[in-house]
Amino acid sequence: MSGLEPNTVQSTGAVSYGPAYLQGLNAPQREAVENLDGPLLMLAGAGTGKTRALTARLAHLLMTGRATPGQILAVTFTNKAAREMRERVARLIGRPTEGWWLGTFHSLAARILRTHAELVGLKSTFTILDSDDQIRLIKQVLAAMDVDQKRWPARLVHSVIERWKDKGLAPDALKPADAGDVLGGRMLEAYQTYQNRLKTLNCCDFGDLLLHNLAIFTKHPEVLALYHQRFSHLLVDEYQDTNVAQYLWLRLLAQAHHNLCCVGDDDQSIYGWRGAEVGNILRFETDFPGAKIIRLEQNYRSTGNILAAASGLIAHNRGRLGKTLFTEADGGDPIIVEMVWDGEEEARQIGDRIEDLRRAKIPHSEMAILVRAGFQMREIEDRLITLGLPYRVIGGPRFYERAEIRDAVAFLRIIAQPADDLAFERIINTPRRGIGKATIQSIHQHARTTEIPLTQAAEGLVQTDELTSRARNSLGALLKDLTRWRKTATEAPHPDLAQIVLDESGYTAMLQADKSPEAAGRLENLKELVAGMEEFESLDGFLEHVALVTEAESTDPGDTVFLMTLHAAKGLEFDHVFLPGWEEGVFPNQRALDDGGVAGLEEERRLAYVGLTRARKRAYVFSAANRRVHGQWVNALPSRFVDELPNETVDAINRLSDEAGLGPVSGFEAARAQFLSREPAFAARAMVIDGSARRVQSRPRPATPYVIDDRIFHQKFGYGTVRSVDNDKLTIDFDHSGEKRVMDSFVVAAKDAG
DNA sequence: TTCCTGTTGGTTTTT
DNA sequence: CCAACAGGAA
Repeated sequence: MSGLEPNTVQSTGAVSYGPAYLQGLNAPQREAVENLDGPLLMLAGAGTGKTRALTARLAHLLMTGRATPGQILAVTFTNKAAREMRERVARLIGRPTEGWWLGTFHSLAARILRTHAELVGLKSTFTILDSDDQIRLIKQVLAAMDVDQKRWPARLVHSVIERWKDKGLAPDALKPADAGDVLGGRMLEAYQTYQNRLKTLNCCDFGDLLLHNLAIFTKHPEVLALYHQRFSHLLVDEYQDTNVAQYLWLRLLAQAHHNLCCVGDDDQSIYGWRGAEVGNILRFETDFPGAKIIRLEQNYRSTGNILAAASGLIAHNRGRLGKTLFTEADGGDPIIVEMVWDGEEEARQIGDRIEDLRRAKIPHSEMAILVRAGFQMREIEDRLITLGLPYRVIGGPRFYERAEIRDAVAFLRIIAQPADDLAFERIINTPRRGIGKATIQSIHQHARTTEIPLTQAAEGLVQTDELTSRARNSLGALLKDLTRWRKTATEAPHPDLAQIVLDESGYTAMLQADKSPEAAGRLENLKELVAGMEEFESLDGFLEHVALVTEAESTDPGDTVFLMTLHAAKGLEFDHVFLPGWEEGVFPNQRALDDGGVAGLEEERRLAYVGLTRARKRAYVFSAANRRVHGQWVNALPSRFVDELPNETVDAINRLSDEAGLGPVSGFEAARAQFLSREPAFAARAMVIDGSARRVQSRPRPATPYVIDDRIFHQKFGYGTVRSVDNDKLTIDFDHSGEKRVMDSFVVAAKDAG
């Protein structure tokens, strides 16, 4: 796991007097730590010891008695970041901090909202819906509005609502025209209806947590005053990722004392597409008059070359505050830019380099492959598997998003909150109890006309002859179960309750009867869930955790290479970083350019900057000349970001010359010249944003050399006979594993395989 | 209600 | 090309 540990070693201009938490800080870091009053923006470049300064600042606040833990409000974006901050501060001051309000925007807002829920028409027991529930609710809203959901999918409507909420806009702040033609002009109506539904269900979505806070703070100054009194110092991490709602929230909370310290890096703002406003950080000085800006520019992570490359690249962005990173470390090795024929060769080269590094005794966990998008992973994974290299993908499916966990949680939710319709719907026929669409429809109809929750509607219906006797019986049984479980909930500890519910509902039995390979794992997950509940004081506490914390605590899989997206890599660092897919269209991503314009391009560039600055020792950039996109071969051009790396920081290898028999060419100029001579489009490429015309359909690959009845050998499946040929895909009858479709590139003629 | 087939679209993701 | 989903048939 060493690759995931932030750096802790500092040296230059360090203080060597005073309390332990000030030891080793450089001048600007110390300044950031000691300026406790007034608005402060800590502009912390990649690898400049931001976390260190931040935790030291907190320690300083506490140790000097300037604030008690209870007077500090510290906000992060992820639970992981919050946890890490808590641990680090505890370590620094030598004891755990009690009463400290530290958490994500959402968890803190939820905490505040629970105390004042009635002010916005909610009960303090409100449920926080995950995005799955949100979408399902929106589907219902759209259905009720008679919307063609093919034309206007719920996902789209959901994202419009989400963006509005990111901007702090409640329905009453909008005009119908604000959504353009989405939903044929009825978007605001949908938003309105959705909000009403949430309120009736006593539910909140993530955006509501902030939005309701804003409403409470602005409409009830006495409540805001309460928090002004409570908190004397505010601290925000990753400020460049805040959206407007979060910004407004902070501003309201800070307006009494102005002790707001924001930490961030405008060059690492990569979440614009989900509502983050780089503008928040760019405008800090104007937003908070008298603000002090402190730049952390000494980098303790990377070599001089990596820093120079990253700085040269990011200098192409216009909208930035500007920082000049420097290091006292050596220049180090150049960035390798490798031009390869296609994605397959790219994967092969990455694999080979990893093996070389391994031979040089570099731990796998010091190597990371950072891709722009998930689709790039498959090819690389295939190669790593073939080579038997251990790897782990970061950012896969999450624990609480697995179906069985969501089912179990739905049972608990409906027990804790009978009005939770979405939970009820989820479990009404799970496990199968013969309650079909028609039955659910009638319950819905009854609930809607009488404006009561689904469970209550169901209670009513089972006492009539509206339903078929079969449906009536099983629904009745379910309702009885629920009533009984609610009683159990008041008597038994909540982990026991969960076990009882899973067993009595037949859910455990259902999985036990399931012979599919995943079933065992699901039972295992449920066991983990029940065991994990011990840690919570109450069922409600547990449910809050589930709603706001989505990560899975996995056991340490040992020394493996990391494979993840560039987004997932933010905040991490590795000795060796592989950056595949630096091609126009892939990276910068075509869609980001198409619907993001200049801002989109700049965000892509920041992503490239984030990628490069993850590397401590070496970075390896790859650019393939051909890539398969949506099953079609396209002729790819090297990313403009390759050009933007200062020549003197780069060593280019052009493997495309291999086919011409020239051998790999080293040296950037040579490689570039060679590339230019064979690919005129590369030279003609202008610095335009819209690159849509740049993608040309490539000639098809040379036909496969294999014909029917050829004997071949395949890495994974062994020997076999070609049965049919379809372009580059072969159907092979393998001697030991039967008929399979494989790519021709994965097989060799049997005689060659020895 | 499940299973199969045709259609469609395909960046990034936390809470 | 392939995965996810919707809609129809059994």
